[in-house]
Amino acid sequence: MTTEDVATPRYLRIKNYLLSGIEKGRWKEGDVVPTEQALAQKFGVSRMTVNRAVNELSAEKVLTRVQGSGTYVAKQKYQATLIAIKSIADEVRDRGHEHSCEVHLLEQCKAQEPLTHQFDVAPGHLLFHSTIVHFDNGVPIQSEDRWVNAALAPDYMAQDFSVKTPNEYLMAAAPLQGVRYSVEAMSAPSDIARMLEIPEGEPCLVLFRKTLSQDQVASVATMWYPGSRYQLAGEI
Amino acid sequence: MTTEDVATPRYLRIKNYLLSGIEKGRWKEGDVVPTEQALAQKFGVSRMTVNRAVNELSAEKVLTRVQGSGTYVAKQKYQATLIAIKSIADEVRDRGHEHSCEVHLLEQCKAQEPLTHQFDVAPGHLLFHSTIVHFDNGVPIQSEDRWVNAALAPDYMAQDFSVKTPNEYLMAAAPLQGVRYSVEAMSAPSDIARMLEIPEGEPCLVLFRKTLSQDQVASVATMWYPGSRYQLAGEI
DNA sequence: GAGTGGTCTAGACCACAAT
DNA sequence: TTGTGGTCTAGACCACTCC
Repeated sequence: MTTEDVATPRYLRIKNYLLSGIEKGRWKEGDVVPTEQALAQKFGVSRMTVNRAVNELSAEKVLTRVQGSGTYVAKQKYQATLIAIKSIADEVRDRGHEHSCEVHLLEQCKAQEPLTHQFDVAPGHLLFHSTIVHFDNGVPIQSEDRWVNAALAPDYMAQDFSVKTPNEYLMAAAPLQGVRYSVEAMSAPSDIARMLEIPEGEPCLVLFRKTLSQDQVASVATMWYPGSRYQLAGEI
Repeated sequence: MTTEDVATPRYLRIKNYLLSGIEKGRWKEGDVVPTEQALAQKFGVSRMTVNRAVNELSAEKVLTRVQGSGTYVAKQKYQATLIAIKSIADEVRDRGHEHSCEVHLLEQCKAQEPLTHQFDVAPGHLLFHSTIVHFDNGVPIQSEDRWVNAALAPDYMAQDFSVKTPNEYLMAAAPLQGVRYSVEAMSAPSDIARMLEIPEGEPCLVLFRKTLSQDQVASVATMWYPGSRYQLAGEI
């Protein structure tokens, strides 16, 4: 009956239609989106199919439905959750301070043993590698050593990280699917101590983070924070 | 047609049926749950209704569906989120190790300056105070210094913490509403070092946690973990 | 009362897994 | 080949909001 069936299911096409409409600003927070009726007509599907699409978006907190009234674009929520995503530059700026950074290393290389395993790619797969130190009002607060999957972020080497941090670039380049992280406390080895301008052996928070995108590992990063100058916090 | 319509929707009844079955252990991780057909018959509803129930549980990651095969109870996810809630005793036991603990201090006292502010109570409000060290196979992995709001956990002093950790008792006594936490890295002062059996000055993870219940502060805890023996991890 | 979402049905065809 | 889930329909009745 329909023109093409094998492709994406219709309820997904409707979800995508609504999502992209929201993304493009056609409907903004609090706006009413078309009724089930209207969407059913527009897409030539039954109301149940539209209902599924809209209900799922509602479960995902993209839309809010009010019986008898209509369906609205939900308020933004944003990542209260964690350690994991926020950009260090934003954090510094939120505090009203000035962010800057120094690129110590930027190179590309072929994946070898420990990294092929981390990224779950074949040996020889192209990776980018960077080491960057971030400053808050000129005081070093984070040293970031990062490996990036070139397949997902091909322009990584061309970035100006003083404008957009690696994290910010990656968020834009490859939509974030998930994050794994761990935190531990370690003594600063000499190279880290030098970069962070702290005595060797000073306790540091070490955050190890792996980000996933499109079912692949997008990046693997190890971040050192001087214990005396930084603290991770959150709320549930 | 049906006996009662106003009550809970049928798809919800089916969800609850499956959820309670999983909770009671009728179906365990990896088990197959009844097919859509079977559930539709059992509840006397159409397959679409069952489909909705099961799909929603699947979206909530309680079930896993495999086309052509069946519907299974998903692997436990638990606490992907955080640092914040899990019982240290469970963590140790999950690892297959033996948990034990030593109570170094257990007292009650009246709230004074810094604590009245932390708890947002009047001076003189009754608080309990405990210091406990937790062991994994006899190796100290956490020192926990905790203040507890007596109004929310009146039996705190009577607990046997080797059976139920403070955290576990509090979770049971006062339903958790929210958590605030922060993590930092610090050098172990002498008293902490002694309790954790590590050299003074060794880097430690310090987790500060405040739990809320019934719109009040239920407890405030400071936990020290030897950096060499512990790591916080999570996933989103 | 008109319009919205909330729920439900009794079929149907398909893709996929197990056999 | 059989049984499972994945999707879809063209209706239906209800509860609710808003005019």
